[in-house]
Amino acid sequence: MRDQRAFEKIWRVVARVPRGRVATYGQIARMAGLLNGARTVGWAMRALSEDRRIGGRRVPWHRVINAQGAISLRGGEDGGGAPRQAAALRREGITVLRGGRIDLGRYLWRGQRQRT
DNA sequence: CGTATGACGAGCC
DNA sequence: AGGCTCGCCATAC
Repeated sequence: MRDQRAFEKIWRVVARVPRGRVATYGQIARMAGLLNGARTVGWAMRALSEDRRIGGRRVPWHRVINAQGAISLRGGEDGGGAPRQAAALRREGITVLRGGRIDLGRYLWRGQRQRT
């Protein structure tokens, strides 16, 4: 796969986030090889929402939140977006506080690249 | 090819 | 703590 689009790399990283755990945009970007591509990750997630799947593989986009430990989706219009992400996370056993905030210290995914 | 945009992030006030 | 601005990266037009 030459000239692989950045999105695909990002999706691949997101797909590695285990259930019941979350990752930040910046973290995903770094793992995908982008130093400061947090915004690009968001872009990839947005592009993904149209299909929600890549090559038949389901991408857990709902496990991606911002560095503040909160759901970043803008005010979901028509019930889409944030409420849906919060519901998906809770379904995995993650406690989503009011305002879509999540305790990173408790649910943040520790990628293999990150050492303790 | 230049400009605008965006599910971000860190810094400042 | 809350809000505003600038920076970064990859697409869309």
